[in-house]
Parts: sequence; structure tokens; C-alpha cells
Amino acid sequence: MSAISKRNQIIAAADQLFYQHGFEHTSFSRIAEAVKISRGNFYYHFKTKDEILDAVINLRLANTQAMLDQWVIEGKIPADHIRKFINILIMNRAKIKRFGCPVGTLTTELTKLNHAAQEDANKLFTLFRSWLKRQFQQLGHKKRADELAMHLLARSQGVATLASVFNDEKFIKQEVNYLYAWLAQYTDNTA
Amino acid sequence: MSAISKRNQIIAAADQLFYQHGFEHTSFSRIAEAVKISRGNFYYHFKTKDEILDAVINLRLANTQAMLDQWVIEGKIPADHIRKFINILIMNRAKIKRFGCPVGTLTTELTKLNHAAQEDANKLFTLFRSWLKRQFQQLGHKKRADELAMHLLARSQGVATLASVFNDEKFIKQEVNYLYAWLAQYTDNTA
DNA sequence: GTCTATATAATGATAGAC
DNA sequence: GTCTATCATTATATAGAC
Repeated sequence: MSAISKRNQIIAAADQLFYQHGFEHTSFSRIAEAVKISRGNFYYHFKTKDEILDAVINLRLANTQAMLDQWVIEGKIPADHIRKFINILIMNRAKIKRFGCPVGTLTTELTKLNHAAQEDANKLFTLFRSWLKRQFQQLGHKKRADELAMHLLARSQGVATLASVFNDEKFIKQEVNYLYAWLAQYTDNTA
Repeated sequence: MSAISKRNQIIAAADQLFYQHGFEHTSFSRIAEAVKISRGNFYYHFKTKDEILDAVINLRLANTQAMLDQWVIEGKIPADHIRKFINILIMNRAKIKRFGCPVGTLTTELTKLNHAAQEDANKLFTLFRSWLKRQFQQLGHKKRADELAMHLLARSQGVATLASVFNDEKFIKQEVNYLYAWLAQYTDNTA
């Protein structure tokens, strides 16, 4: 197995484990076990735990950016793009129900830990915020674009948190319908 | 210092530390230090970490229940009661900005840890949910009462999460205004 | 009720053989 | 690149003196 490939395997495993069990609660042993290498060998690939956290955040940033780009390619109008954002609640509902939102739960944990990577993790939110803002701007809501972006982000976060607490997929679907209705207020001119 | 009093001091200190730094990240040493007793002495009061977590959850449950009862006493009509719920975002905005929602962040962490006390912590949410449901029922929204309660809970959670990520009190105020406007739809008959 | 001393396990991390 | 062996630190937890 080449170093690059094994490194990517480790990052992918850490990504999943951090999501499912949290950053602090995920030990090197557990990650090493997941990719079937020894604890000692782990340090050939990553010197510190912070280093692998950085790698995971960068992976997520890249994946998120790629997803946002893809949505713009696939959708015809800004309203389509925003609907794709809302729809991730449906697409990922099974995981959200179990583990919440990967972005929200990671940033929340790093805030409590007062971790140095906190600001890097917050970039994940900034990515969504800026992208949503742009969509609302293109919908013609120049002045309120950021406000609407933040509102939509907050709504999604709340849905993920409550769905996880009450283990309730139906609630996700219900709230997604509310979100579509909310969005319609701002797209009536264009959609 | 009597045992009861010291015990309560420990619970109060743990409550704050769990909120500010998370449950897992808060060690016995740190709690013992906060109440100025030795690590060893700590075990006279609590045998395990889970035991103190239980005590913290029970304290929060009692405090929450007392707060909800108080709101009902203070407010004249159900709409007043719900507005008091919304208003905690304003009242606690400084802490929310720094540490998020104490209920949401604890339940989320315990879910990731797959902790035994998970369900007890979720009762904190159930307390709010049932109480809000009752208020909406009294407003005349019998069939949709639980749906509205969940919606409001989710909105609050989302606001807390985003306010914390972006360290933004102004956002809280903005969203609280939206929430008041949202509530007005359901209170026009009675308020 | 409070302390010191200690047991035990896990964690992040290093050294060096292969 | 991968391993075993090991270290230092921290954490939960216990024993027993005062």
C-alpha cells in the first residue's frame, strides 16, 4: 500500500470516527485499528493528533466545496441551488438522526475544547454561509442575503440537533417542507 | 462545611465546567480544584464520573422545571409563556455566544459518547417540548401543538449553534425578532 | 470529611529493529 | 512502511492515615 493511499485511508477513517464518536473520544488506537495498522506505525503518517484533525478538516472543506460547485452545475437557477442545500437534510437523514450534523457537532466540540483548529473548522460554516449568501444575492435579495443565509443555516442546524435527540426522521421531513415553504417567499419572482 | 453543602458545591462546579468545556474533557482534578478539595476527597462525595453526571442532569432538570413553572406564574396568557421561552436566547446571549446551548451541547456530546446517561439528558429537551406543546394547545392549536413545539425548539437550537460558531450576539437578536413574528401567527386570536 | 499515597488503565508520543 | 517495545502523562479509582 503506497503512503499516499494509506494516508488517505487514515484520514477517511478518522473523518468517520470523529463524526460518529467525536474528536476527543477517538483515540489513535481506534483509528489505527480501523485501517489495520499498528499504533506505532500510525506516527509515520501523522505526528500529532492535531495534524490528523487538520487533515480531516481540509478533507471536509474540499468535499464541501466540490459539493457546492456541483450543485451550481446541476441546478438551473439560484432557487434550485438553495433547494439542494435544504435537501441534504433528506439525503443524509439516516446519519443525521444518529450523529447530528458533522459540521455543527465538530465545531461545537472544538469550541468546548478551546482547540486551536476551532477557526479552521468554522470555515466549514463560512463556506456554506458565503455560498448561500451568493445564491440569495442572485435571487435579488442583495441587502438581506447574508441574513437569509444565516437563517437557513441555523434552521438546518436546529433540525439536525432535534432529529438526533429524538431520533426522528419524520421530523426532518416535516421541517424540510417548512423550509421549502419559507424559501418560496423569496423565489416567487424567479422560480 | 457540611457534606450536603459541599456536595452541592461540587455539582454546581461540575455543571459549569461541563457546560464550558464538555463532560469528557472535564476531569475530577479540575472539579476538585474548583471546589478546593483534593482528588482523593472527591470520591467521598461521588464514586464515579457517571454519578456526578447524573447529579448534574438532575440539577438541570429541577432548575428547568422550576423555571418553566415560574414562567407560567409570571405570564398571564400562553403567548406570554412562549415569549418567555424565546427570550432566554436574549437573557443568556453572552453565555450562548461562548458555549452554545447547555442542553443541546450536552445531549449532543453524550450521543457521540454513546453514554448511558444519554436518555436522562434528553429528558431536558422533553421537558421543554412537553411544556411548549401545552402552551400551544392552550393557544388553541390542539393538533399541531407538538409540531409547533418541536419547530420552536429546533429554531432555538440553531440560533444557539450559529451564534456560538460566529460569536455573534446580534444574530441572536435578529433571530429572536423572527421568532416573535413567527409566534404572532399563532397568537393573533388570543394575544 | 479530608488528606496522601498508590493502583491501574489508557492516551499521545518516541526509539529503534526489520 | 511497518512493527514491537517503551516512555511520560493523565485519568479514573482505591486504601488507609488523620
